Amino acid sequence: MATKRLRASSEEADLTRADSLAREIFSDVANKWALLIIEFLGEGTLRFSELRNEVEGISHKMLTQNLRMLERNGLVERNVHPTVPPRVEYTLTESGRALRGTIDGMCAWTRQYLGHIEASRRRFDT
Amino acid sequence: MATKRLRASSEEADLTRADSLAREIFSDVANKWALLIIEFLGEGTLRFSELRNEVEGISHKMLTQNLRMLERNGLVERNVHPTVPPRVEYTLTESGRALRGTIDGMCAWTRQYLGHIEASRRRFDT
DNA sequence: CCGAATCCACAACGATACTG
DNA sequence: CAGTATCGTTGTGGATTCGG
Repeated sequence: MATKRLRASSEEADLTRADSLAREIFSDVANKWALLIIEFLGEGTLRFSELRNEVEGISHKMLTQNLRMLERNGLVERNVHPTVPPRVEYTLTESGRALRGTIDGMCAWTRQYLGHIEASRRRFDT
Repeated sequence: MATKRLRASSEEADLTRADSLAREIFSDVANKWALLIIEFLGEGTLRFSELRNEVEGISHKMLTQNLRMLERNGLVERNVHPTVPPRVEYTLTESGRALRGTIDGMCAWTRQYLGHIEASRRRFDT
């Protein structure tokens, strides 16, 4: 099954190790800010301050934190231009672009079911 | 573009309303536990206690909270069997199954880049 | 068995200030 | 401009309990 290595139980030692790593990665990546950053980064290259403006509502701190995490996991590449004032640019790596494909799917899903969801909420909130 | 309604700026009033709703939905759904619940729910039907066992590490409270949220947004259907002891079953709705497709993509991505990520982490942590 | 409510520890987060 | 550090607050989330 597609989700085998995200499931809880497994007999083989190697698989349980892969499982726990997969869960760890999933926990890192599957959060609002990380997904939004990847989405807005898109195909292009953005400076820190540009990202800050694009991803509305994110704080300086959250942006740096998530960028470090994404860099550590090899999803974004960080390029420092040794100018003054400094200029730091971020771009998606190959794996980052690959993940972005699935995030696009989530965005498309959101748009597609916007009406359904709004209606369902109204029904529920009574 | 695919993510138009998740981006920050928009001139049209209707679109900004749709935007903020989309962002709200995205914030609801794009979290670790919600995605894992949807993934494990899969095509089948699971009881509360079964879900609790499947989704390793989730607390009673987080499970109920996320299930309520998903029910409110119309992604899962909640069926209460009036027996004693009570039996409550959860299944994905059509929109839930649709979203699950994209989550499968994320899981596949995790498996595919497991090695890349592990290596990148080691490089970074020095 | 399921769910709601309470309490509270601790992490997340924002604001601020300071460096290169 | 970009990043780190600190601090104070908020709020998430676990443990527990009670009720249906």
